[in-house]
Parts: sequence; C-alpha cells; structure tokens
Amino acid sequence: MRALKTDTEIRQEQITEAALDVIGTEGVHALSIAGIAERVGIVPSAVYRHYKGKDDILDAVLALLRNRLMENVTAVRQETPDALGRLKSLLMRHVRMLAENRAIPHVIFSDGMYTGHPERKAKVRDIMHGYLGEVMRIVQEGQQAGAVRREIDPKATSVMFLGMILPAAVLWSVSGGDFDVVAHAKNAWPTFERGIAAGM
Amino acid sequence: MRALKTDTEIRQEQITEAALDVIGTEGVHALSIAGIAERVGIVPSAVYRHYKGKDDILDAVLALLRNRLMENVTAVRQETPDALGRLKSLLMRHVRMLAENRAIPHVIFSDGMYTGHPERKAKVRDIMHGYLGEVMRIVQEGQQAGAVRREIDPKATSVMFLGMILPAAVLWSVSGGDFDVVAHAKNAWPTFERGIAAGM
DNA sequence: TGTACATCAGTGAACGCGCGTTCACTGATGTAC
DNA sequence: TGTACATCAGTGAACGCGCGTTCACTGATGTAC
Repeated sequence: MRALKTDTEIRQEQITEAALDVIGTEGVHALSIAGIAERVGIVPSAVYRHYKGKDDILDAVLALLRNRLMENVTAVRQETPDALGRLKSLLMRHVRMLAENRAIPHVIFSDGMYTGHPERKAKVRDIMHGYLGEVMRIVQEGQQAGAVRREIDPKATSVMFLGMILPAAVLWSVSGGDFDVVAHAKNAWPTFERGIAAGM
Repeated sequence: MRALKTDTEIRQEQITEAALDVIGTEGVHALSIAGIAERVGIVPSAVYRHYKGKDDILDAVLALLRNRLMENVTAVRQETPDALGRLKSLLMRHVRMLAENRAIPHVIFSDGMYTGHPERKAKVRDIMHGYLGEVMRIVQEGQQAGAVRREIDPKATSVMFLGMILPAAVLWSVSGGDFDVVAHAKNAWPTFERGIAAGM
C-alpha cells in the first residue's frame, strides 16, 4: 500500500523520532534504515528522500538529544535561585526524562554511535562537556553564595552529579527496566547534598 | 607465512586478550574475527579451531572481566578492615584498572554487546549486580561498625559508588583519553566520604 | 474553471560491501610399535 | 632408533546473509496560463 505523500519536514521529524524510539528500546546497534522506515510507514528507500543517509539521521538524533538536555538546564535556572535547589531539580528532571527517553544513555554510551566517526565522537563529547559545564557553573555560583563548600572541586562535582544518573540508567537498561531510576535519584540526593553542602 | 602450531589453551587466551584489546581501543562495535586473527597472528578461519564462534569469544571476554573485577573486591577485603578504607581502596583499584583495561566500560555500556542476546545481557546484569552487592555489603558492615551513617540506603550508595567510576570512564573514552580518571577519583572521594561517613 | 506541466515523495528491484562462518586440504607434532 | 599413523592447528577460497544505498519509474499535489 502506498504511503500518503507527506512534506519532508514532517517526515524528517518522524524519522528522527522513530530512530530515537529504536535506539531507546533496542540500542544503537539495532538501528537500521529498514526499522526506521517500518515505524514511519514508508519503504526503506523512501527514507533517502528526507535524509542523505544513516549518518545524517544519527547526527539529527544527537542534535535532538542535546536540545532536550539543555532545555532542562535553562528551565531549572528560571525555576529556582539557589544552587542546591537547582541541582536537585535538574537531577529529578534528568531522571524523569530518562524514564521516557531511554535513548540518551544508549547514545552516550554505545560505541556503535561513533566508532570510525571522529566528528560524531567529538559531538558526543561536546554534548557531555556542555552539560557538565552548566552543572559546574551552578556549583561555582553556589560556592560564591556560600551554599556549597569551597574546598570541593567543581569539575569533579559535576562529574559526580552525572554519577547519580548514568549508572542508574545503565542498570535500568541492563535489567530490562527492572530498576527504578527515579527512586534511586531520590535516595542518592541526600548523600550527595551532604557531601557538597556548606556547614552541615 | 604459516603461523606456528600452538596449543588451543594458549590460543584461546591470546584470542580473548586480543578481543579485549580491540574492544578497549575501538569498542565492541569494531570487534571482528579478522581483527582478532590479525592481532594473534593467524588467519581468520583459524580462530574457529579455538572458539565455536564470535559469541563464544564475547562470553569468554565477559568471564575474564568479571574475574578481574571480583579479584579487586577480595584483595581489598584482605587489605583493610574498615569500611571506608575498603571503599576508597576499591575505588582507586578500579580506577587504576581502567587505565590499563579500557574495555570494561565499553563492554558494560555497549549495546552491541547484548542486542539480540538476552542471555548475555543477563550475564552483564549479573556482573554488575554482583559487584554492587559486594560494595553494598561493605557499606552495611560499615553501618554496623558505626563508621557509616545509618540513614543512608546501602543499595543507592553502592550505585553512587559506581557513579564515581562510570561517568569518568565514559568521559575518558569520549574525549580520546583526555580525561584523568585517577585524578577524578581522588577529587571525588572526599565528597563521597563526607556524604556517607558517620559523625563528620 | 479547466488543462498542461513541474515538482517531489513513494516504490521495488538490484547492487555491493563487510563480515561471520564453512570446508577441503596442508603440514607439523606426538605416539605406538 | 626408526617408521607409520593419528591428531590437530593453520590456510585460503567460497558462501551467505544483512544492510545501506542507488536508480528508474510511478503517481499525487500544486501552479501557471
């Protein structure tokens, strides 16, 4: 059956969403043009009307994920003034996002995403550095405001912040969903807070 | 040139080491029978004299990694009696191990390792659970001895412990080695310790 | 309002490459007599 | 001590499958006159 002719902008969006979906449920390794086409409801070769190739699709997926991550950061900045509140809110947002958007850890982790693609590897690195940089800034602002201990290293702290998220995401993925990422974040936060908060 | 005839036990070891090497430098995705054979110095088809197939090799690699991880745990138990000392020592060992053995994060993370292989996925899960279980036990013993705060959740704490290692390993990998995993562990530890230690 | 034409998304067949795997054959090493 | 045979690791050619990608063709939609 012939699929309805649809504008390329809409198809591009459908294709990246489909790719995100496949990656989230089955991993980057399982991502195929055929799989994408099936989910969109077109034939594999039709995908090439909207993207130059698989590489372009992966790049689009990466850009999409970066935007979603960064949206969380700006939302949190507007939401709360103090550093600890911002970090906690960012943690919970990030973790809730994982529950819907399971592709993130797969994309960040999977070597299939960037083996033999130095430019894409650099892009993943930039996304991580960008996110860590924002967390680091929040930590430094907290230090200046006196809410965060001055002795701690902001960079190491930002990586530790990620450490409340990544291993949980991996456990979730490896155990087939049988790990409560949100509950873990709630349990981990007080320990993290105690580790970095001034005068506790 | 014909390779020297060598006992299958030795070849098996050479093959798993070669596989570990490829995975560490290029990722699971880049692992091929041809690549393994080249490093061992035999022809691709000769690999099948020693392993039934690629799946068997991956299983052997997994078993090897599990052993190395667990060796660290038992070594640390014999080394130090108190919980905090054990955790710190385990952290440093694990992190130093990463410096030589870069395959670990790739294996744990890469979906290429277990997409379409439920049994292997379960094996990876068991390795992680086993390791986390050991960390958890150390934490609980620390709580009973009064060195670790009783309010914290041992399970969440063990996952946070992994959180000092995994993101660092990913950063190391993504930035092409331009991230000092050992330095990060040293910087992160005091914050973690402050988060979990009793009466600080 | 109707007709001709341009544009562009959808289709299915086919190609080509990488790669895991098989197989018949070679030749080295160890063992039985 | 020497000879015949069994065992087993190494070799290279070939196969087959999955999958990304190309291409000529179809047909729907929008636009110019």
